[in-house]
Amino acid sequence: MLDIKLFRDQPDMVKEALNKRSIDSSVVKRVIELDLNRRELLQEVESLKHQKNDQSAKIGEMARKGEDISKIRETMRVVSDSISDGNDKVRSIQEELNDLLLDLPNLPDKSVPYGESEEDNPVKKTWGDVSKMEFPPLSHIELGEKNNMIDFDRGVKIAGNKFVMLRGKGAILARKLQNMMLENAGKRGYTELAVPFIAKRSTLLGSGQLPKFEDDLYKLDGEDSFLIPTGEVPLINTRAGEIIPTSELPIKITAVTSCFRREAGAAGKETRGLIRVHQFEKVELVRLTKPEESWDALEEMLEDAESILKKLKIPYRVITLCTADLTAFTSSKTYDIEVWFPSMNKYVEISSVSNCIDFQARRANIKYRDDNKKLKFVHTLNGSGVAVGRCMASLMENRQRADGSLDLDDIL
RNA sequence: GGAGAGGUGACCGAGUGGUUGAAGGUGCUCGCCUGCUAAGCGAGUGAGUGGUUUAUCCCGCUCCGGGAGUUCGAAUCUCCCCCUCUCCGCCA
Repeated sequence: MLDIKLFRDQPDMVKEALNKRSIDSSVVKRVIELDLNRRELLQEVESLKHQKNDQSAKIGEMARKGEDISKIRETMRVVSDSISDGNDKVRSIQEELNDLLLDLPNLPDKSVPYGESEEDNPVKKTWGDVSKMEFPPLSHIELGEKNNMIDFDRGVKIAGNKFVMLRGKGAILARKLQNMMLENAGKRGYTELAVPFIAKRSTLLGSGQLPKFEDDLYKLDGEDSFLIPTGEVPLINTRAGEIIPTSELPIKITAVTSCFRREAGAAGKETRGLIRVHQFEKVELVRLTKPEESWDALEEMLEDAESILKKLKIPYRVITLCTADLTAFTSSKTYDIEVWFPSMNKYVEISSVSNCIDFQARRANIKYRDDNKKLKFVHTLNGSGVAVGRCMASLMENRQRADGSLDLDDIL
């Protein structure tokens, strides 16, 4: 959630920044209008309340002395009524304002490069050798079936389209990869957590998936809870509503979770394979930091995520998402890590590392005390470290031999 | 799922419908005292939001799990919901 003070103090900056994320400036105008409106009304109502408090105290005194209070009571009843009218008005304005604010994405940081489309994402770095193989590479789908590691049909039989079943070495490979990733994160200072895969509405609100993206989530029948679309949801919310002792910062936590996504807008896209599925496993990295440390933390987290790919010797590149492609709702700046897929002759996203600054902390109400003992929102960062299915798919493709077998001895 | 108990400030813990934003204690901060440590003495110490100012100070309003209600007035009374604990049931 954006700070309403930004709208008051720097409306043009907000308009411009949101414009980069294709938000019409009329929304900003409306927010400012509502805020102004609300404050005016608030002052009226509060002065009535002041009157009420004042008089009520007097009535108490009079009653104690045994004086007649019936007349003043009648007067106060009227005041009380107009207070509750005013309250209703303030509340309805507040609600509209809140709904608007909850639907607005974070502002791109100044350092986010301008771009018209995803074509304009600058490449920050590349790593590894992506020279052509001496034979036509098979896709991970073909390799998975050929080596009896991935059973697409049976996954579909059990759960439907875009669900996958792993078998034998496939299942083992996924498990070992998860394990390597968690151990790696542990060595880099992250505390491993085992978290629920179901989250309440308020939890999803805190990390920013709700209210805007409910259609992307699996909702539990008869309950106001959802399957988590990413481990970020439980990890960020571990500290929701808390004042974190400053000595505990920065907090670095990790967990492997299943992630459930309805992929509502992606019907027909990549119907087979491990790239786009309704359920996948991912090791998530999260940090909570002091505001002044979050930008350094972002660079460190990028390295945290990269390190596992280096260990697995998977060629990758890092891109900085430009203003047009910064689609992560909560993010102020995002790096994507993309791994090489020989069969497609291109890089595919495997990790997204973002600094959300105070956007989530404001929603989830996560604070700490700064050097002057003032309460402030922490900054939150999240990154995949990394998606297991996509990692496995890329690994298989990059480790294939001419006969379609795989060179995975160092991992299995 | 059933029965009971309970949810008050960073923490523990009082609280009869009206000077209770909330006693008392712990912790914390500052000062004094003591040859160090410990102890002692004194003062201070919640958050959100609005006005004014903007390093502050000051003045309002709101907040005692969440929501609705009764009342001139609710931490205190009524209803609904959530959560925690204990016992029973069920279960990997």
